[in-house]
Amino acid sequence: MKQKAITLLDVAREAGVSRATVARVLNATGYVGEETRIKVEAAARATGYRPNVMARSLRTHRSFTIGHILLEITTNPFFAHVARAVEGEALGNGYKAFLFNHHGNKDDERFGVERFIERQVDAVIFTYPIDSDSIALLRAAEMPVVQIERQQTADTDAVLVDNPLGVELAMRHLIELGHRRIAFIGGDPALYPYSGVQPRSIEEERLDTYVACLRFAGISVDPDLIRLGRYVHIDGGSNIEGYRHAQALLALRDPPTAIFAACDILAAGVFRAAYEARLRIPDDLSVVGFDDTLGAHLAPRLTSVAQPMAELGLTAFQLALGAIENKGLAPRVVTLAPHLVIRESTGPAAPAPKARS
Amino acid sequence: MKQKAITLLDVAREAGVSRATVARVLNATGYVGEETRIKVEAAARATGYRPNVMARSLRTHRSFTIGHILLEITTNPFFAHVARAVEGEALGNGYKAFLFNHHGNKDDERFGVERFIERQVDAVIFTYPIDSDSIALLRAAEMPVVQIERQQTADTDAVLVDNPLGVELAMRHLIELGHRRIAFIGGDPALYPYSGVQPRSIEEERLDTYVACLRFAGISVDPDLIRLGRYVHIDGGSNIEGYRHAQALLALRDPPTAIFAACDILAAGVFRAAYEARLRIPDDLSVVGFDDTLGAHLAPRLTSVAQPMAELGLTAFQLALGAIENKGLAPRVVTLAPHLVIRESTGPAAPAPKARS
DNA sequence: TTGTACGCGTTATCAA
DNA sequence: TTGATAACGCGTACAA
Repeated sequence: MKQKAITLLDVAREAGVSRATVARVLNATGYVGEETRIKVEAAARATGYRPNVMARSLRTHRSFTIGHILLEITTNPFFAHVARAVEGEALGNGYKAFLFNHHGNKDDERFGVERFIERQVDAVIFTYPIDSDSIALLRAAEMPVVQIERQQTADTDAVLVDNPLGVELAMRHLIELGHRRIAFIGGDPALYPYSGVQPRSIEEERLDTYVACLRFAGISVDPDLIRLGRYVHIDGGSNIEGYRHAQALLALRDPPTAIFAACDILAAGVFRAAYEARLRIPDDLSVVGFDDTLGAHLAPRLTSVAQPMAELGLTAFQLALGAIENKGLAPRVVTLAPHLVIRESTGPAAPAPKARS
Repeated sequence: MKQKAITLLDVAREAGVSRATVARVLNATGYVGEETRIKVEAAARATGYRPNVMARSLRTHRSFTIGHILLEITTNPFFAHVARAVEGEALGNGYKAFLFNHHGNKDDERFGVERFIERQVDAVIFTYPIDSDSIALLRAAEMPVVQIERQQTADTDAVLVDNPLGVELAMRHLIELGHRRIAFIGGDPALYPYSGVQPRSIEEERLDTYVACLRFAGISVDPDLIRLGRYVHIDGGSNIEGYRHAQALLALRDPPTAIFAACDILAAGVFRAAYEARLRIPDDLSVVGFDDTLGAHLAPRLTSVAQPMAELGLTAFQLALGAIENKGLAPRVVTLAPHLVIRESTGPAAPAPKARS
């Protein structure tokens, strides 16, 4: 029953040539006579030959496989989108991708990297890396590495996002709508990895730009309107991080008329707090998110800074491929621009700041 | 620089034995003397030996890799959760999983299956299969197959969900809350694959059970309250399927006081329609979802029938592993039970059926 | 232009 | 209990 796999030898016999010739034809390498080429190709098709990737990899030391290690594909759709893009681009280039979720744990990240090395992947993409030691492990094995979104070490390729631009787009939008009490809910710099490779961490970039935008518009910065914590905190089937921050903000004596949440998942929490406070969005409160991952599902649909998730993944794979085919290149850093998707969660500032419908 | 990989031979030299003995120790196969075993283990640790999986696979015809082909990881978190569970269970058993998204396209599914065969995966898990030809391809190669959620052919293992139970839990909950005008938004049987292996398709099971529950409660079935279509339809950054159905339902002369959506993504659309109609959930309208994927993010949090996503993935891998290690077993079908997660989107039926706040 | 022959790192079969 | 040695299927240097 088990049809013995067809090998080069079978094709060679069918075509009446040697295995080496078949290999040359199929890999388009070396000189091959025109008619034998045609003969071999026909034989390959007739026999239904499929190259044995294991044997090939054993011989060539290339697995045509890459490893993609990411934070956690289930909790933030951002990762699913990036992973999807990496997979798509890999597939188009004859590669397959292994996925691994480190869920923010250094030891797990290390474990995943070791599995990748063991599997002899040709390169590893991180979305995003948390421990530079894991990268060092890869570098020691001369394995190309690409870091997405965050840069943990300076010695590998990286694809980053222009965070200041993203924040600026959001803030400009809100300010143009007449908002002056704009709150910021974002990541606490103390909770997220920062390596010193970039001048500032992503969290600092976002926060600083928020402050800068306010200053530029001549709006004073109110520390009460700044709330920092985790981006994602789901507990007991409840998205609580943005929710609690928003509750606190809305309970302020002088509550904000707009909230900029540095992650769509935080924004969803804000929506929930607003709903419970019986505030209408955007009439009583405007909300802008970041990532554009949940925008389509929320009520009303969320205005959000869209990260170029597909481009992030695609570019990362291209960089990885370049590094695989041409080792020893100097590290390249690509920065991509986000853009603002305006939907229904933002509107003119309510005339009365104390918004109660 | 490139430290040449350490092979069995290196370990053998270090330990002063032959390669065969090292292999026997490391694989715990065959008789090995106690002291040589210790000696070899020390040598393996000292040299930092890592087995070459390519060579091993070439020899054993096992790749310790499985393929997981699913609908689309980016559009429905359900798939991300199942994939995560498969990955976790695989990892615990020395396996890695390849992912592939067929996004509902037969040709793509076929393409993915071919990539898996090419990569010599040891088994393939489908979440969910759409074309029985793809499965046949795998069966011809004697490759174990596990189908999750939907069963396209009867000749492989499968892990299914008790859909009637899920619907019953939701309907009982709503009926106990006093609802009598309960709408159903679900998948159109004509739009989803059905093979005839099961007595009814998932879509029919859900719809039939909805009808049966109403009848059982002595509530007449109103065709106007039944809306069928796709589960997920995101267009132009907008989740429109549940939204449009809900708009139509709420515009009815005698609108429903509760809506049961056979997918959380549909429920999110319902929320949006309700929001625009200025209806409060659950005061004016109760909503129950299915899958429990978006529940934590919506405002208010969604009551939903939770699919056992982790168990689905875990069980599927276990079945696959069993089939790998013991080929030729009779197909096994496991059915798992969903459960109801009650949150804040359901409440007592509004006394006035014409709900306008 | 084509064929021969070796090696990639394992596992498995024999003898010893 | 251990050690040679032959595969596994492929790519490639070298010879023809």
